Amino acid sequence: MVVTKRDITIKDVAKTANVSVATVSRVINGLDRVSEATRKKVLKVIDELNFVPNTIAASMVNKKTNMLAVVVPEIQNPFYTAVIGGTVEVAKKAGFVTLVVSTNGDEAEESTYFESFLGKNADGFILIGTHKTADFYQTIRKPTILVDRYIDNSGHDGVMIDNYRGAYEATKHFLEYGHTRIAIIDGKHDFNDGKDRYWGYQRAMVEGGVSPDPKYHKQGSWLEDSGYQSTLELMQAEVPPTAIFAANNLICQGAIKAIRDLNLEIGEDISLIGFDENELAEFVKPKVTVVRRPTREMGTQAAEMLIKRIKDKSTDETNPKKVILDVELMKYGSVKKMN
Amino acid sequence: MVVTKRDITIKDVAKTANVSVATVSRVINGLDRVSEATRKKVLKVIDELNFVPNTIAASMVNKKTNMLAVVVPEIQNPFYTAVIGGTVEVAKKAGFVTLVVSTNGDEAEESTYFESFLGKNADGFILIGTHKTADFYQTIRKPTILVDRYIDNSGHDGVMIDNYRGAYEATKHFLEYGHTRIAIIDGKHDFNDGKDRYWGYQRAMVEGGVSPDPKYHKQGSWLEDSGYQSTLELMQAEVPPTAIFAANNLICQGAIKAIRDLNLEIGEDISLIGFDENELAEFVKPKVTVVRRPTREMGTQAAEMLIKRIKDKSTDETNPKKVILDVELMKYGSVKKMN
DNA sequence: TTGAAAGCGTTACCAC
DNA sequence: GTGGTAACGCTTTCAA
Repeated sequence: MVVTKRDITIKDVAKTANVSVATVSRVINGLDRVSEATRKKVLKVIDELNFVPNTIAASMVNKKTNMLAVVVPEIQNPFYTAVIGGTVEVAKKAGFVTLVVSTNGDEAEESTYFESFLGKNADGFILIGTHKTADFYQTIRKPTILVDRYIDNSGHDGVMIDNYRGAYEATKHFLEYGHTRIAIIDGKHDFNDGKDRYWGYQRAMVEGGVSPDPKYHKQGSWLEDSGYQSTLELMQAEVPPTAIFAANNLICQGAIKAIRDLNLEIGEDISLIGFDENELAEFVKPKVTVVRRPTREMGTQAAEMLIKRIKDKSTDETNPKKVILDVELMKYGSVKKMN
Repeated sequence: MVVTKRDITIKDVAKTANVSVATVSRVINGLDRVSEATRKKVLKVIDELNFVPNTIAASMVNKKTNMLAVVVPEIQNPFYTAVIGGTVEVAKKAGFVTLVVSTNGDEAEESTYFESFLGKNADGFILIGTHKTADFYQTIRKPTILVDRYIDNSGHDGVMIDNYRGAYEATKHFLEYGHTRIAIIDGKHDFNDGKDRYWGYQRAMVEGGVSPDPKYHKQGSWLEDSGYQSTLELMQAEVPPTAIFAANNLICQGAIKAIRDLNLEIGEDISLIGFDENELAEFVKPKVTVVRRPTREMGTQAAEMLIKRIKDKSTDETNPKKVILDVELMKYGSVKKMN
């Protein structure tokens, strides 16, 4: 009863159109010289039979699947979602489809799924990696872009932001407004992104002539709950800080909730700066000052670089390119002037 | 210098292991009888050569790519993200990888990308479709699950929630608390989900002996800004409603922001119920009562059903299965008692 | 237990 | 302009 999509092959088309498969292939791919008459004839048959070319078979001969693979730690964190969104958008415009998987931040999982994508012959990879050393990345011989977390000597391109500067600017902003009891809430320093934020904070403090008090460094898990707990602890200490730098989006959300639950006023009882925009930071009054990074753009950038690499057939090991996107301190009024 | 992944084929392995490709194939796939000695030998070579089987080539002969394709309107809306997340999780456990694309709610785009996935020989599809009529879906001859938006006579399975009941319960809750000026903010009735929510509201109103006032039906775009504007308009009318039902997550967020900007108090000056949980609804005090739906579970359910279909090699046109997941009214205190 | 060879749906080269 | 056919990397009969 219904038109059948698929299971029709190029041979069927050739047969009913009374031409060779070679000819059909030519009209499918457009580029070859074939008389207008046969072209029309073939096109008509393709339409009638509802023929969809098996691009996977084609990929066997031309060594190109037009598939991009994206590997992220966690598929529901808005930051990763934004990166994926940017990638998919650019990919589809360029005729690529996108494979996606999340690793739950587990190295073994990452290896497994990466290999699975390799087996599927993806043309290139965008990795927000979980592996901490270069050797995993070094064995990859296909165009690959490392996003957000960069591993030195990996031999691949990277798209990152200046975490160091972001944290530095935020901390300096506190100092300029007269704060000295400035706390930082972050997570494990497993990757450069988190580590750099911490050291950006450190440097600004020292440069500002304030020696950072370890009591004011709460190192938890990068998750909301950790931000919540750490904020409670900080604010209930004998000498609470006057300012808190929340080193990622989830920690910032946790901090906002904790401050609310303690019945404190942001920008009055406690100053706050977050890293990365988030729904809550934008909602509360005053809005929370944040270090803003171009999340979606990280995905589009990475995809563009990757597709270029693929088209140039250049692997990147010769001269890896590192693109550092700009961060910006968005001052919204959650920092009180103390002087 | 570095171990090479890929470009090594089964032939290379066979050659260096001094066996036939058939034998190598057997050990890769485990299932066949092959002596322990040769097995070990082959395995060793595979490891040394860092051989990753080309599963795409394999798929040509066994007609199975182990790829699932997910098509959503918008890749960054938390609802779709949750569905994708659930799907990916189930898929990878079952050995499938996931292709993802967003259509921007455009029928032509949907057709294009669907066809692209078809050409890639995906084994099955999960669609949050944009097409409004059955014919598009009817031509699909591969296992397919329609999620959230169901199209009758599509010939495919569906995973949905009871939008009608959700809206009905929400409205009834308002009525029971003595409200009569109950507004609803929704978007276009292009699909069953939105339409059902409206009619659930209608029925509850009528059953409650209140004839719905068209002034209190704001039909905008399903986006946050629309929810914001509609709320402003409603509350600035001569006779504002005492209760608002925000028919999706984004509209609800917009409503919350508008209420905040009008300096009104939720649950006091205006009662509010949302559809779908969201960050803001959970943050404000009192929390906003919402119709909760199991978003992530919709994805896992769909993936499980799909994989079962694929394994059974059953297309679904014979007896489509509709799974309706439960919604629940989470009463958090944003509805004032008027009687 | 192992190997040879056909075949999966394409493309691309080489003839005509 | 068009057709025949080898080749892509694998699986799976069929024989040995």
